[in-house]
Amino acid sequence: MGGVAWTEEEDHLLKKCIQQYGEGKWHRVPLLAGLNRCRKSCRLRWLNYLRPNIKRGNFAEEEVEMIVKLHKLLGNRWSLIAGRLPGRTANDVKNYWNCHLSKKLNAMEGEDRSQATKNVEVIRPQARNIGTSSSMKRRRGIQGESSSPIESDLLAQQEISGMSSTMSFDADGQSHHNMLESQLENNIYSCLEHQDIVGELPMDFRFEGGVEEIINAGEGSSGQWDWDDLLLDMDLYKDFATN
DNA sequence: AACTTATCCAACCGCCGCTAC
DNA sequence: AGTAGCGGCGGTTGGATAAGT
Repeated sequence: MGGVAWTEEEDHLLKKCIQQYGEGKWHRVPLLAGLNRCRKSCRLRWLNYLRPNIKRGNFAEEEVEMIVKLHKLLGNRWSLIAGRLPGRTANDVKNYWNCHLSKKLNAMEGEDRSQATKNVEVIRPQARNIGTSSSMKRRRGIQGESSSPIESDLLAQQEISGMSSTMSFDADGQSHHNMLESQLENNIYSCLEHQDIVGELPMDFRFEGGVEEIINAGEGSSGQWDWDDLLLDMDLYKDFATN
């Protein structure tokens, strides 16, 4: 393996420790469990292997389709992709992509490219280009370097990120709810119009948890909601609705 | 059967943002 | 403001195994 393989005994100790003390506080886990492993190894072993309800074995056809769609939307953000696939870990998804899908898709893209001389490709804006200031920063140097966005797309990113980074929620009570909700919807739709997404969106679209959840989430310390999730939900909804 | 090459995937590494001090 | 420590993430490594010659 890439490092020293875990023994059954180590697995048992780690499981026992997590059951007793719960997840989190990984820096204490090696000591509490009596393991000669670093905090990161413990966390990874738990998340990728020992955690309950982890699905093992081959990926189903629907899962593969989902991965391809999500990867189009999110790029190499494996934890977000895995979050939409119950029982699958980010590492599983990443490995599957690297071993199976990337080659397959590259081959397909190669075929497409040979026909592309006649067809003008319409580049649909990607949800991953929009985010809160924090999530934009988090992705710095990850997605941006691996892809080669066209110039106009970059300009659109700058516009949108400016808008979304100023969009924060400071709801301090029910009295603000309606105002915030309509303001939120306006902001969402005006942002999405920039990305040419909303025009195709069915009127009955609802993302997970509804607008209420976004406003509640905004009451936390950061006061900002993750745009990626919203846009991903919208894109997925639209994608599945049209297929 | 013996050897080489390709593939898979668990584990590690380095970086990042956040938080507390 | 600076810094140390933390959790979390994506990229990479390398040993095990399968497939090919």
